[in-house]
Amino acid sequence: MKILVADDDRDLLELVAFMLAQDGYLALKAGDGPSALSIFAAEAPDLLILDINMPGLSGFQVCEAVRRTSRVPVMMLTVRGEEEDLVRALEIGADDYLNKPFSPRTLLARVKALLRRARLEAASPVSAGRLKLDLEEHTLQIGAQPAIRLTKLELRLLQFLLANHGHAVSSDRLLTQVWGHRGAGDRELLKQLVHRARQKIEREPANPEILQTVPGAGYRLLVD
Amino acid sequence: MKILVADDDRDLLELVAFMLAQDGYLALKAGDGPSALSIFAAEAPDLLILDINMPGLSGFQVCEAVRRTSRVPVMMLTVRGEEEDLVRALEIGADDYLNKPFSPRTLLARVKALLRRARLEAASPVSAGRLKLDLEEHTLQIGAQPAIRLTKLELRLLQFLLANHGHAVSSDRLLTQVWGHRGAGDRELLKQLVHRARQKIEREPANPEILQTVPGAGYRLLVD
DNA sequence: TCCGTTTGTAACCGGTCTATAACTGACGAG
DNA sequence: CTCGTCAGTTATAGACCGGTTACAAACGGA
Repeated sequence: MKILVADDDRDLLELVAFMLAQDGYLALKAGDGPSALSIFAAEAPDLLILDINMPGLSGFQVCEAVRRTSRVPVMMLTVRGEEEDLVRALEIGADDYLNKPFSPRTLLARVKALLRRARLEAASPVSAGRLKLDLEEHTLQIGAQPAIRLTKLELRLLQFLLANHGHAVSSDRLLTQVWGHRGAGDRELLKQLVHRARQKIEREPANPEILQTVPGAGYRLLVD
Repeated sequence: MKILVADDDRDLLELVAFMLAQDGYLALKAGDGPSALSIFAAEAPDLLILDINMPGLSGFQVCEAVRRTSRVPVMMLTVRGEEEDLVRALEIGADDYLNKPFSPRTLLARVKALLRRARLEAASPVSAGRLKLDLEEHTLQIGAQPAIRLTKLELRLLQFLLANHGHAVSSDRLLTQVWGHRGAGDRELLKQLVHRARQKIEREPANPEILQTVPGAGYRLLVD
């Protein structure tokens, strides 16, 4: 489980990361809002712990930005006594908050509870048009045909394309979404992945009806 | 939706009940622990809001008593600053907590979230389809066959899979559920456990009908 | 304590999945 | 026309996954 912690207080950041690591989580550290966002995009962590008071981008702003693309659970760190902060945090889509200072046990208990809750709410099939993606089963169903088993990467690719179905998605975005940033030369990987996906899902892989290429722009998923 | 509120602070009790009623809920009021329990038994409310500090039976004790028979969502009201209370509340099975004093908006937001969550979390039965798990006897019965004795770990594995029967459950979830967080390399353990469980419960362990693997996704229990 | 059971660890195997490279044809710019 | 780029295809090696076997360590009740 990857957890991203963002706090401008270096000491607290290290402390929280250490506690999480102790409990078996992989902690990613960000010292400010912008790096939190870039790490989020690159690593796709399972949970975010955001300090509200950060220079530049506040925790609120980071949370809002994240919420535009993701339902990942977010815990906000607030200074004791700021009731309005709490309410605002919950309203912009944070899932929990914690008053500073807090005990390690408390933090870990809340993290665990959040992850548990998130799991329950996630993982139901996503569908658009005649395509139905089952994230739990790793399958894709097209119309009434039997479900097709997908690998981890194929699933991630189609999940993202499905979320943007009808619109072309650039190779770069797909790369960061599926692999989470790597060397820029990894176009090859995407080419491969698309090819294999087409072999599985297209009636006629040579001229695809679903996973189409938009020359120069990237790929697009057509759902009907 | 029936919501039971228990608090010995008469004013707060009335206030909370009023806020809930305003939002369309049917609020049941209890002034102490014992009456909370009796109302709970009589009315079977959909959610409990329990103050921790009550004379006689504390909110903790009420929660524990309720948890012996029910998985109804419980929200605890704590006094700000009692971090240890929060942890204990979560540990004995409370689902959420709220620091006093709290704003009406906060309370209602949390209540709504809890009810939503509870709806998703279908009650986990000990039996489903032709499978019947006896948690006291540590046995599994399949159809009319004689009961099979299970070890502690096998029981935990099957209990969790049974609660999610028909759905694939990821290896990570199973690991944390059965062993409760450890090093990430413990795939081996799960592999072993599944193998042993299959030896016991499957007619033909090599191609399992009940405890199936969903490649890349985890395992799934089929009950019919 | 001892013995049988349960649990953890390691090694091996076959199959699938992923990364990487090389080759092909299409297309547009110069 | 030729070159370079882009996308598709083919091929292959290595990583990873899940099943299996074997054995050691830990546990638990007589």
